Amino acid sequence: MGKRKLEHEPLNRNCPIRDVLDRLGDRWTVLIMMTLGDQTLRFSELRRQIVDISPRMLAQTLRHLEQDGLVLREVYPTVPPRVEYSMSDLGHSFYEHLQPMVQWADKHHDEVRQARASYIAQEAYQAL
Amino acid sequence: MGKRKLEHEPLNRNCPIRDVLDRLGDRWTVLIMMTLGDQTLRFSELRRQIVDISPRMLAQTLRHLEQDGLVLREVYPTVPPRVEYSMSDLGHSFYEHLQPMVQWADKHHDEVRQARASYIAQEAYQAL
DNA sequence: CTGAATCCGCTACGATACTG
DNA sequence: CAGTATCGTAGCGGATTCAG
Repeated sequence: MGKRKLEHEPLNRNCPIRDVLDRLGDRWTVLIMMTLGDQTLRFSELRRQIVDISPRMLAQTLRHLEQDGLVLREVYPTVPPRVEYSMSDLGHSFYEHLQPMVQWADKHHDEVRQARASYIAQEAYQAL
Repeated sequence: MGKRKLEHEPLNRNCPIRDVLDRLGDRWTVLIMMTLGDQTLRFSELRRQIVDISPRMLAQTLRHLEQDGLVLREVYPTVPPRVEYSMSDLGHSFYEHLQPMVQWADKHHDEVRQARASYIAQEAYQAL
């Protein structure tokens, strides 16, 4: 994936910040973090709360979060199996910084939507 | 893009928060916002600072940011043409909330990297 | 119940060439 | 200078099926 032409550029694709933040890029990470909060939830509970996620993506995203040390995965070897997910300390600290962004999005999404709408309108006008 | 099967679920894909936050998902939005800061930069200046971005992606991402009302685009009809980009008030307000996240990423990326490494190690161990 | 495995479409992204 | 137009690709993500 790299080209590693650059060595000490501040904020390019090889940059560690990208490395962490790219996880936010995928469709489900933020959603799962927000759903989890400070609860402990089982796989199926998460599935129920995030209605339109497929088991594949839920498992995959949880796996990534676990790899990054943001989420803890506790397996109870019972029958039927029982797996509980919760956020680690690192996850919580990340969550703290995530929440303001989500709140911002919630607060300003009307403005964003309006901006998009008026942009489209303006485009249509200029097409005449 | 949707299937709009659900109407009033709280945090699903039709949710306004997703609507805004999805922009963070793409490869360049955060990078451009951080590069722009409170400066006013021309297209080529942005290109120079974000070394490994193609003109296509720069234009496209700037277009999206403009559509969302986060970035202002000022065109000076001179020869040669001159276009300046800067952040809007909305953009600045977003930026304020973005920065803590980036700082978090910067501060903790070592822990994340370590978590990933030890995860892989553990995996390899269990494969025996 | 908790996933893993498979198949596959879509589109985000990259490289390049070209235009006003 | 500031972008578009075009083409090609990788991999994300969805649906479905199967397994421990």
